[in-house]
Order: sequence, then structure tokens, then C-alpha cells
Amino acid sequence: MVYLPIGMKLETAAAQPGRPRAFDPDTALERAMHVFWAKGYEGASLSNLTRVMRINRPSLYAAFGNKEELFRKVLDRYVDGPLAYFGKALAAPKARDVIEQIFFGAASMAGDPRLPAGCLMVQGALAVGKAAGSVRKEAAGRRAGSEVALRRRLQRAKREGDLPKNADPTELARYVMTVLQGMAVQGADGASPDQLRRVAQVALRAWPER
Amino acid sequence: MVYLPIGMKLETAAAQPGRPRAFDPDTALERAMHVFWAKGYEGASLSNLTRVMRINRPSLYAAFGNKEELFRKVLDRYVDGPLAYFGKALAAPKARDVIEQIFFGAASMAGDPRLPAGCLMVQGALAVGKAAGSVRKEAAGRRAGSEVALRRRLQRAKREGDLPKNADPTELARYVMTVLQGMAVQGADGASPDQLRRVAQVALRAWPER
DNA sequence: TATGTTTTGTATCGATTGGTATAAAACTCG
DNA sequence: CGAGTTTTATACCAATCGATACAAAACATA
Repeated sequence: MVYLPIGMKLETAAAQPGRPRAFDPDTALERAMHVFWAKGYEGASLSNLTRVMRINRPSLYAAFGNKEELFRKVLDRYVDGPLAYFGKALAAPKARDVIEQIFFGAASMAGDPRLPAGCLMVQGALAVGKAAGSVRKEAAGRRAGSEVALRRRLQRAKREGDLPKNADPTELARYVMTVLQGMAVQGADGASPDQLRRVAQVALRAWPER
Repeated sequence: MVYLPIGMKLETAAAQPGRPRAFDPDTALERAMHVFWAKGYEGASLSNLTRVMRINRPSLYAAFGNKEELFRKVLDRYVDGPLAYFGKALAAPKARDVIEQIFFGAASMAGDPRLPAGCLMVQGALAVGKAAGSVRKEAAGRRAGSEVALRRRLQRAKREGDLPKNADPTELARYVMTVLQGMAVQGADGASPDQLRRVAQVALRAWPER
């Protein structure tokens, strides 16, 4: 059992020996996210990464493992950061609201000038060489995971009478993910939030009413 | 003016001097397409390409220029080959048929075991490093070109009374392209033709009736 | 101040990248 | 057969890739 001084954060509690870090790992990770987001896993070289992260190569390897582990940690940060709207949307009371929040959340993300265009989980490692195969599968697995989460939410909605009896949560979830991933491609090509919102409006016409 | 022997093809007419090619450029291009399609522009190395194309490096450069030009020629071949259904669909008499043929054409392409998963124009160069920036723009420009062609087709449909007066061809074309590109991501993740067809069925519910 | 520990910066590692120089091989034409 | 032309195969180029070895620097503790 470890007793901490009251009011002291757990991270800073253990003042370990040795030379202290000259950089904030969280800030460095944020910067790495931008590089992978804009250039993809293979397009982001270690020289790119270290320059933007403002750390040298050994510091990167000591703090994040290697390029692949860094990418995985960047993916974690991405889903907890820019993609947080997705998880929040799942908590909306009605299925229709869930879908609207997902679509419009994706559209408005394209309007943030601080963020690269498109979606990291889509363009980060969609088609890659043999060496990056596991990274591709990692990203694909996360896309599939999002679809599963949405499907379960829609299954719940159906149980709650929030969807018609003939509605298929599996098909609907896949449709929503398809539109979302298409919006990611459009966003990567420079589509504006307004354009994406109009796409979302059209896509919502396919939603089963009442 | 050049007079050709009757019944002789123009390509084989000029029997030029020098050592003849030991490979068929068309076959080699087809093989290169598969490599770029499966691995993306950056993930496809020249070693990959020459091995699959079954030619050596100088032959590749003599016949196709360099990696970037080879990719452009592969894109040409892609639109004239696997993506030919898109152009044919535009010739359908009614707008609704155009969209159905596009969607179901994309779905059935995913069922061809001879072809890599997904869509070359989407995953070939979606997010890449600085050196491949022009290749990314090339692919993006072709995606935009497809959308323009579809928009014009829908504008014609509206003039012909084939779409409601309040329908917006620009929005509809963008919506269709978005769904199509989303289907490409789903296809890259291993979605079956049946699954994609069901997605298309849902997507078609957004289409303006009458 | 001395010791132990961790991070930092530099300088590099072998492997691979896209791209070529060079000469032998294989054809046409004279 | 010999000259001219083009393609082939091998070997190689500089540059960059991801990843490390090593020693100086900066801290805590004794």
C-alpha cells in the first residue's frame, strides 16, 4: 500500500531518480497524431515525427517503444480526443439522435482548422505494405469495433421500441459506418463542414421513421 | 502518309529494329495495378512491383517512366477496367437506375476473388508523405472527376423531369460518392458483396422518389 | 561531494528506398 | 556476316528508412 500526500497527483508523486524529461509525453503524442493523421503510417517517417514532436530519436523510442507502438498510442489518443463525439453520441436517448450526432459530429470536425483533414482511423493505414500489415489490421479492428458499438446501441434501441420492428440494427449500423467512412474520404479531399452536413442530411433520409 | 498491309494491326505494323520486348506491357501493367491496389502507392516498393510484374527494374523505367508515371498509367487502366461499370452506369436511362448500377456494381466488384479488396482510387494514395503529394492529388482529382460526371448526369436527369424539382443534383452526387467511398473502406475491411448490397439498399432509401 | 540512475544529443548501424550505368543479348536492315 | 538499335540482366548509386550504441548531462540520494 502506498500513501500519497494529500492533494498530490499520482503521476508526480513518485519523484524518481535520474535526469528528468525535457518534454511532455502528452504534447509529443498530440504532435505525433497530427503527423500520422496527415501523412498516414507509412508516409510519416521517424525524421518527420521527431522534428514535429520536438524530441530526438532515442527519446521517442524510450518513451513510446517504436513506430508501431507510437501509432497505437496515437490511435488511443485519437479515439479519446477528436473522436470522442462518437462515444458521446451513443449515449443519446433516441437512436435517431445518436445517428444525427455521429454524422454532424464528423461534419463539424472537418471545420476545425487545427486538425488535419479526414479521419486518422480511415486514412492512417488503409492500404499498406507488408511490414505495416499489423498496423493496418489494428486500424481495421478499431473501425470494426466502432461498428459493433453502434450496432449494440441500435439493438438496444429496437428493444426499447425506438426503431421499427422490421428494422435491422446490423444493416443500419453498417450503413451509418459506411456513410461516416465516406465522409472521411470526402473530408480528406477538402470537403467543408457545410458540404458534409448536407451529405448527412441526405443520408438521414434513409433512416427508418418511427 | 503511311500505308499499312491490309489486315495488319497498326501496333504490329511497324516492325522496329532492336531487341524485342520479352514481356507484354499490358500484362505487366495489370500486375502493377494489383500491387498498388493491395498496398497503396507508398506501400508498393519497386522490388514488389518488378517481382510481381516479372520484369526487371530498367525494363520498368524504359516502359513506364518511373514509379509515379507507372501509378498514373495504372489509374488509367483501373478506370477503364474494374471501374468501367461506373461509366456504363451513367448511360442508364433513368437516374435511379444510374445510382443502382453504381452501387451494385461496386458491391459485386468486391466479390471478384481475382481483385484486391477495396478501391484503388480510394486507398491508393489517400494520406501519403510529402514526396507522394502529387500522387495523392492525382487520385483526389480523379475522385472529384467522378463526382462531376455523376453530378452532370443528375443535372440532366432533373432537366428531363427524372428527378423532383426540389432535388439538388450537387448534393445527391456528393451523397452517392460518399456512400461509394464508404463502401470502398468497408470492402477494404473485407465486407462481402451481400453485405455491401444491403448497405446499398439502405442508402437507396435516401433517394428522392418520383 | 560521490554514486547511481535516467535522459539527452550525436553519430551511427544495416537494410531498403527509388533510380541508373554498363555491357551482353537479340532483333532488323544492308 | 556486319552495323545499328533496342531490351535485357547485373551491379550499383546516393538517400533515406527504422532503430541503437555511446557518452555527456542532469537529476535524487547518500
